Amino acid sequence: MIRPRRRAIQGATIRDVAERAGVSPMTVSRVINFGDNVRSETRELVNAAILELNYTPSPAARSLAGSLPYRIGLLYDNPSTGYLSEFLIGALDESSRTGAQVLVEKCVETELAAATLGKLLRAGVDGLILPPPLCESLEVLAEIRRAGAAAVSVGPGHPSADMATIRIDNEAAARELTEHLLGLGHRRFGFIKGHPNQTVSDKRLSGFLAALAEAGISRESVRIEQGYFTYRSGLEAAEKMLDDSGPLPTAIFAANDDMAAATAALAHRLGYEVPEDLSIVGFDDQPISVAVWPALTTVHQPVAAMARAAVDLVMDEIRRMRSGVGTPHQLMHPYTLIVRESSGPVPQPASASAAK
Amino acid sequence: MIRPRRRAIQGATIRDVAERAGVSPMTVSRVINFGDNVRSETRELVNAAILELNYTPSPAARSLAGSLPYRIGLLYDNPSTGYLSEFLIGALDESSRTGAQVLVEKCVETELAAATLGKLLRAGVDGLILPPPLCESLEVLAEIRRAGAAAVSVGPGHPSADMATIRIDNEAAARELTEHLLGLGHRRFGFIKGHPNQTVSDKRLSGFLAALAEAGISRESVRIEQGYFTYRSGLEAAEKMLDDSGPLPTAIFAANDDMAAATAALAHRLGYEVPEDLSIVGFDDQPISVAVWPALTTVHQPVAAMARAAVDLVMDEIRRMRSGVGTPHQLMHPYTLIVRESSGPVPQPASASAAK
DNA sequence: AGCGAGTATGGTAGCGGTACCAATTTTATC
DNA sequence: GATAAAATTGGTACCGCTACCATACTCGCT
Repeated sequence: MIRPRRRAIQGATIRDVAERAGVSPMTVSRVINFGDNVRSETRELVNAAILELNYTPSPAARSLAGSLPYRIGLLYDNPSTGYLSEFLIGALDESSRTGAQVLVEKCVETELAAATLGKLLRAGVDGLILPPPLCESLEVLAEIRRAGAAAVSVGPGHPSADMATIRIDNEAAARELTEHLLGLGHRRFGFIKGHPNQTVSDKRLSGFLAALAEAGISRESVRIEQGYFTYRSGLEAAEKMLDDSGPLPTAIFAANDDMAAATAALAHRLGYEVPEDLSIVGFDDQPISVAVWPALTTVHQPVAAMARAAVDLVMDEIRRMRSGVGTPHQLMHPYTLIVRESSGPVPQPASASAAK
Repeated sequence: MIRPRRRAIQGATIRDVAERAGVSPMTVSRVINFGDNVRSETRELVNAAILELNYTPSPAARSLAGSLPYRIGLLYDNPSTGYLSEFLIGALDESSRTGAQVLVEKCVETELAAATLGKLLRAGVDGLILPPPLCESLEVLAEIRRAGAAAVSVGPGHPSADMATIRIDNEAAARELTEHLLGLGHRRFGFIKGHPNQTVSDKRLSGFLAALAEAGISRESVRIEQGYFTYRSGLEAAEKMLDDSGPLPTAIFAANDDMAAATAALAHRLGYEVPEDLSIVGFDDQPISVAVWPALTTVHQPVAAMARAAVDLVMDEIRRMRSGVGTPHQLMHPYTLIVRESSGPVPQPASASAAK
């Protein structure tokens, strides 16, 4: 006796498509997953059927039937506010498309790395995604290597020989942002460095210095302060930079938006107008950059797209590590310069330059 | 001919557990999903086996085999920075536990509500989760009702007759926070209201006023300004409140942390010390409340727990709507008062009160 | 004791895909 | 043009779990 299908509501299945195209389900499956060994006429027939029936493969069935890995651990520590949510959205979006299951776990950097990792591995994760700052935590990386897990590092400063990475060209971005300030006439700069443990800090600084060198500005005339990517650290660095009696910079480049926002807050408190008296630029295009006033000129990173790519890449990595051939991919994503209100022309030389 | 299992690496299956416990897979399945009609001895036998084998049911297989709803749409618009990431983490965590699939989709509030919703429904979502501010968008709610979809509203100001809600007692929380300020000796207050479209704004104000009324402080002596939950709007409201020539408040209650942070920034700019000259409190315990200096006294919402609950609740709702019996649940979560550095004792009456 | 009703379990057939191998067709080679 | 090799395609058996029905057993009741 034939029972009716349990779930009539559900969309078309692979068998519906196969019937419509006059082929077997297997052929449809082949077309969906990298259509190898399928004649192009057949492929088009199948594609047409897919389109007509508005067919979407079921992620559940896919991961169940296939031996393809489907559990991915996403470790996070404490990326700047807002970064994580965009990252999660991108990762989720892609994982629901491909049928991978993402397990999100907080990992406080130092001691607990091993424990957290162990927990995930026991839960059956096949690969890991590491957004900053974990992508550069030596403890975490060592632990992953020890466990022999596949991993993708998102947002490090430079490529890695034994791990897949996804990043932007921080150096070029910093250079471009600096050139924007130079184009506005600025010649006296301040720079607030990022956390010394994160290699992007160096990249942003070196891109900044490279642009200055090209413009013939010596490093000595630049005031550089150490920051740690937090609002608080930005405040302290800005205090040192602005309370000084020496000639004040006309533009400050903070290595991220949080510190740029703090700098702007302090500048206001000291009675400077931004950008009339002082231009301030940040980096990352975090939500805070439009929350504060004036909105920050900054560099946008396609965080969601990078997270999406990370999901795909970690799958590749798992396959790669199992087969044991090939080298980890190093992906570079494009950045965008975002000019908002916090940067403007250099102040007219009524006081400083006139005195010269 | 017997072929070996394809995936030997994978953990224990339901059959392994069944064998270990000496029962059939079906019985194990019943134990996992609300063990109805299972003798308690058997149940314990099965539970022991589950523990020993460290068994976790496969979400993929579950959603594939069962007709239980497994696709949940999570619509978001633009909740305050940081809220979303905590919300997503909670929702994800729970969904990976229960095997539900969460589709996250951005929904710009007004016109596109219908389109976004249609897209999700076509993708086969069975229920929706609505974090603020969408939980109170009339367009979105109307559209959901029209489509007859199950939905859970997280973070509205009050319960709803025809929709499940998860919230905290905003009024009681605001009252408690105000009592904290009263306890520090404050008697002259400012209040920055939240967005008029969100009912939590009213609740927070009325809780505040209730506490003042109890303390015998008349509403007339309170300076109230309109805000819209954004940093920018907080700045403008604070400007009106602090630029005035009248007697300044000694404590300002902003209806969320963003506006409290803006108020603190402006206070600094005007030369006031926080909390020595002016106490400022916020609401929500967003990341910004510890990013700024001084860290904000505020009310913590268990956002992740609420999101977790939302995933479970939306499943219940789907079942409820299909069966057509019962009324939507109204869940209340506990809040926590977080006292940090932005609130302190009322300034000593050297100037203001001495003159009186 | 006999019988229907209720409770506790087991058996079977899928859910929607993919792995694996067999069957078929095409192409290359002598 | 015959035969081997390669490229396409189809068939079958599952992946891990649950819906549905069948069975066995426990009671309470006339």
